[in-house]
Amino acid sequence: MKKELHYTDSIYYELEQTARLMKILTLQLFDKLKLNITPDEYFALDTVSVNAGICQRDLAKLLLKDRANTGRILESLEQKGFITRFIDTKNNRLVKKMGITEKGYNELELINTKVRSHIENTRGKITAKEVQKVQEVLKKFRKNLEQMVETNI
Amino acid sequence: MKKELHYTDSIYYELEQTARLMKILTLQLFDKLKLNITPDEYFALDTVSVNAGICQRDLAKLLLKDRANTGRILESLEQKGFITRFIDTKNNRLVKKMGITEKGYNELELINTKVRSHIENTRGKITAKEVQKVQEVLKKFRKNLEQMVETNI
DNA sequence: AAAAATATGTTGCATTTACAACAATATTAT
DNA sequence: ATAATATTGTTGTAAATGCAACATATTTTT
Repeated sequence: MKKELHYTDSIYYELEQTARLMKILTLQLFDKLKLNITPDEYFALDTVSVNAGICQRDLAKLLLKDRANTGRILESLEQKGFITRFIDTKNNRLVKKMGITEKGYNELELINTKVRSHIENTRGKITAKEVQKVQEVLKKFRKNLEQMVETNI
Repeated sequence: MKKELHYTDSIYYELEQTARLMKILTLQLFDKLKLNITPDEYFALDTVSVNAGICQRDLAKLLLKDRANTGRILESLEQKGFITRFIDTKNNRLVKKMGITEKGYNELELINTKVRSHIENTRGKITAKEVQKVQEVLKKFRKNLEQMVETNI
């Protein structure tokens, strides 16, 4: 009975648990800092800020959320005045594109300064080099998975 | 504007997305194979099989699920006859301990044989050494996170 | 040209999940 | 000894999430 065959000794366990813990920690941090934005909204806002003019579906693919959820997150960000949405075309099709507003950019910077130091702490004694290596392998892993999964976004 | 500062370039993005894709793929695989057990139940069953006599809360901590959900998963596994649950004491306190049944063990082996080859494929061109290294770093990372988070399980 | 298929976004629903409150018991503090 | 606190498990509820169906418009097929 080899050790690696069991769930709690597998890389999937480490992946899932680490991701889940990270999510919980981020949620608790956002709660403690009394930010008027959720982590998911923050991630979306940041991603929009570096992908000006992206349409909803492409953003959904980046965030790996379904279109329904992505739409709701954007609805919230728009109501808070952090992004603007406008109808445009992509490949001759009507799409909703978006961009970050001045207010949104300020909010993003504000959160960055508040959150960054806390995030750095999560690394603990892991070196930057190790982080980079892990990130690199995970990316390969992810790309591989993307080809196997029916994402349906 | 450094690249690493953005969400989609961060290790948290890779972690979350890889874990999510893995989850979706596993779900699709279980669905395709028409297994009469969910991935979560499978993980729980496997974990019980190597931790005979574990109590619910300790299992919840291992699986990083709350007690309520863990209880429901175990309820389902018990109804299917894959585990048995019995009252016992731990530190003078009444707890519900559990163990895998013969039927559960057979089911576990059956799923293992069906699932293993598919799971192997997910690794793609990533070497076993790389996987091991990533797993090792993630474990360090996870342990670090565990100390920072209020798990409340 | 009509029909079928595709792309995009929204709405409604059903499942999952997390969280809080409770019940029962045991330990610790006053 | 009584009260407060802690441990374990269950139940109920609210929020998150995903999925299927729909609406609209465009492209492709027949």
